[in-house]
Amino acid sequence: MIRVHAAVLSWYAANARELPWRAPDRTPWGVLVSEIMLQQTPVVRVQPVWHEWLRRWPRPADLAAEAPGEAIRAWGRLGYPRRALRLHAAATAIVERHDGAVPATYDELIELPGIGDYTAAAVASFAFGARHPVLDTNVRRVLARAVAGTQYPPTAPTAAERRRAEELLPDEQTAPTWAVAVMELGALICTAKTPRCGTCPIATVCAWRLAGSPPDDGPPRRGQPWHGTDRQARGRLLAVLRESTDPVPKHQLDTAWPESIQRERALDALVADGLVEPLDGDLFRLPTTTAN
DNA sequence: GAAGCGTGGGT
DNA sequence: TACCCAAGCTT
Repeated sequence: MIRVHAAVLSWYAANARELPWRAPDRTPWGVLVSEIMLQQTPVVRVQPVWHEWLRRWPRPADLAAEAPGEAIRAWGRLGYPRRALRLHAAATAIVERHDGAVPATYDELIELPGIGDYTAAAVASFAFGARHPVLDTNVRRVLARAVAGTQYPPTAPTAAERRRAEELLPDEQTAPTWAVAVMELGALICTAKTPRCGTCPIATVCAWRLAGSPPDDGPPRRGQPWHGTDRQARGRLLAVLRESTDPVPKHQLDTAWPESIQRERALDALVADGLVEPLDGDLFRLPTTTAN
């Protein structure tokens, strides 16, 4: 296992992408913002939005002082806009509970809105140097192949995966770099569809590779439908509201989605989620105050 | 534990 | 063209 660590670490040293949230001048807040934005969203799309957010809101208190709707607007088209709302809520919680400083421990981080196991581990590790297993989709895929010998990891993280990640964790000095290096390997080499095994630093010890790269024998992964779904309708409605600084009359929202039943349901859900604020006179806008 | 939640680029 | 899928979280 020592050789595997050395191989991955030296590969990372030579091949790591230069990303702003990895730069020496990064802040814990910048790391936290990047991790939320990167949930289910590719790096190339996150970069420009991250820069704008950090320029505009360099500290948690700066974001907390804004209306939540501004976070949603600045989120742009990253997708899953609830993340913006929760990031705003997290900033508020950081001000209230932690005096405006991003907390350093996993246990404190995971108590913040929108932060689950992965993000808490990632921030603790990358921003504060903690020794903690970081199990994202990249790491899970790399370990599934290299160690378990399967093409894909299970649908949801299992105890066996955690144990594997735990066992591979190097000393505290190296753990954060190891975590980001395995992630990077999964993102650049050990990709989901067509892995670049020809340039993989651990191809010679990869259990899946050594077994002849057998295809996945698990249940087929179900893709999510999109066209005609409530999600698409919500996206259309929110796009109209993001583009307007003034409250939007309902008849204007009506043009965003043709099916009235579904449109009403989607709009109601957006209001219930706190992503949209209804006003008197059939007007709607992004929220100026925290809902609930 | 499964379902719901956005978006757009790659194949 | 239709999928697939990209640093998940919440209910």
